[in-house]
Amino acid sequence: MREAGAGRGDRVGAVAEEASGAVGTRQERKRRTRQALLDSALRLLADTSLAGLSLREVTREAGIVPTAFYRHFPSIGELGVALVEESMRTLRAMLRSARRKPADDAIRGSVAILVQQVGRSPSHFRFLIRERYGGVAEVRKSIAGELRLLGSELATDLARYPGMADWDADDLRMVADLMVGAMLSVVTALLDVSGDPRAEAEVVSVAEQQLRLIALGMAHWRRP
Amino acid sequence: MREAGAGRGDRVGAVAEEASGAVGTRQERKRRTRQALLDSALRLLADTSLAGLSLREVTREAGIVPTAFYRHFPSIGELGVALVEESMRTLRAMLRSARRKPADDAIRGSVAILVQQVGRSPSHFRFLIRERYGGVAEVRKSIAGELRLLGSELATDLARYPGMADWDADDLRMVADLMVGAMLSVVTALLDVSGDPRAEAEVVSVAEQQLRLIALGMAHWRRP
DNA sequence: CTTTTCAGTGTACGCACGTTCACTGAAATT
DNA sequence: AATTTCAGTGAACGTGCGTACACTGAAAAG
Repeated sequence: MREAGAGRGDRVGAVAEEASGAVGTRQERKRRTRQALLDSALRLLADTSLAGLSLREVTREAGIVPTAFYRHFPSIGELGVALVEESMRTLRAMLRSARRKPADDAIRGSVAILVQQVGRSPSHFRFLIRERYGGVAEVRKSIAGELRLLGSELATDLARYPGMADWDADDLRMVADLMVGAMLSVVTALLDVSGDPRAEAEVVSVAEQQLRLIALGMAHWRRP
Repeated sequence: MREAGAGRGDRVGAVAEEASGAVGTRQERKRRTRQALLDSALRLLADTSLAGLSLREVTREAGIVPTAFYRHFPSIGELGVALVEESMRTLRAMLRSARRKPADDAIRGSVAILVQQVGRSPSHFRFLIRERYGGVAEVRKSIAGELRLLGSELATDLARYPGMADWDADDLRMVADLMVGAMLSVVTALLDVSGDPRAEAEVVSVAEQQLRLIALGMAHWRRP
């Protein structure tokens, strides 16, 4: 949703040069500038990593003066942590979406939702994948923590499936982690083929097969 | 192997302050300085990413003057590509090692080899994982290409397994990619728990279960 | 209406960076 | 023995960086 606004112009200063900069209460305007900083950073992060991103670049892109940055974040690293939270909201929305679906074919449905969400906010996914093992320790830590939580959520979701009532917590967690890993692989592949529908269809097909193979393993787990 | 030399001292300039700097033919000394640059970079990359690494830092760590860097690499990015090649040699050595083993329990054996190799040269693995989606485009490209090759190698290896003679190329490739992805997940987990034997044992146990689940899926693939 | 708050401004600073260039001196070539 | 090659040196440059500081002016609080 955010993403759409950010991707539109690409050259636009996000605050100073727009009419919206002059309206609203003080805290509303501050919130908007903060968001402009986040959007600008995300846009620039398509080309480099957080470690290679300068405070001045970000403020330039956002259309404010460098020193004003400190009114919103104490450092680029902290802005990174805020971006993790924002991106994770996108990821959670995805999980919620998958949960809502009744899903006659759960695998096909899940992959479709994944494709849809990655298409909707590619920058968020790219950011998470790039910075997960990136050069900024606090951001790595933040992402690791959030992904651990995501794994737990997925594990409880799995527990509700009909055939899995008798699975113990450790096995659920093990499978959930395998699926999160596979999911991140797919996201990566999707970002790589972005814009090529034929290649995307191939990625989707392979992803579905891989998940189906995992599901097959689950069906025979501890009952030979 | 390389790794051991680099990890030994940690504070040492690798060329200027060592006796070895004064012996050997000209091309031999050049080779040694080049290696010192690679080692120094790898050491510094434990803390940051390639994008956040400066030419001057690397030369300082290696014990040479900044301008001498250009005698060996045109840019930090090119040094990064060289590091990819070096790190990939480690990865390939691992695959070869796994191939040599007769393996009564192939899964347990493979995971053990993985643990061993990651323990032997953690920096190489950390580098590959960090820069795979890092901020330097040429390095990303280089790693992607090498990993694709690795997937092909693994696919041909799989084809030689007894039960898989009738698998077609696409399915082999699909499984191989799934396994490479799982492998990289395990490496990541191993690097995170580095130094804690109890946590490492847990990672190994989960990894073995995950691979076993995949194997179970393979056993029932297209024969219900 | 007066005072306070505070997001954003503009200048100025010291510093580390990448890169240039002319150089040195020992190894390699002749 | 004379000449050429070339890895490594050292000074110098312009640039972009993070951050400090005093400021402005409109919104919020009194």
